[in-house]
Amino acid sequence: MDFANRVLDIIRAVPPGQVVTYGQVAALAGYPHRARQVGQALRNCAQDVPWHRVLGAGGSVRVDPPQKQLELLNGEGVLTQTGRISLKKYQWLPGPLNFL
DNA sequence: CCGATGACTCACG
DNA sequence: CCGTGAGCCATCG
Repeated sequence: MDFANRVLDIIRAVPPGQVVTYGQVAALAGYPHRARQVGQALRNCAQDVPWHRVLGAGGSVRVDPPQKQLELLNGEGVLTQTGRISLKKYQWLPGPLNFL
């Protein structure tokens, strides 16, 4: 399993109404320095991966234009006030039993 | 091999 | 809050 696929699997595990950051996903995949590669993996992701739940550090949307992603998030109950999203409220904290 | 690029991040002014 | 610059690293021409 290469880095890209591990990233996609992790993102597939993010529940609706919650979000993760590029850096966080990279770290969970085992490569803390590869937030950029997470972005690249999402560039050609399959349709079953909830790419909209992935945000930049601090809860910012890095996709341009951002409106599509913001809509999807809103549809899941993630409020997007001032273009920023509160990681405090919505960031996904992986439980101990997720991956082995 | 080299240089440019980019859905990143952090530190500084 | 915004711009800059520096690390970072796979991918592409």
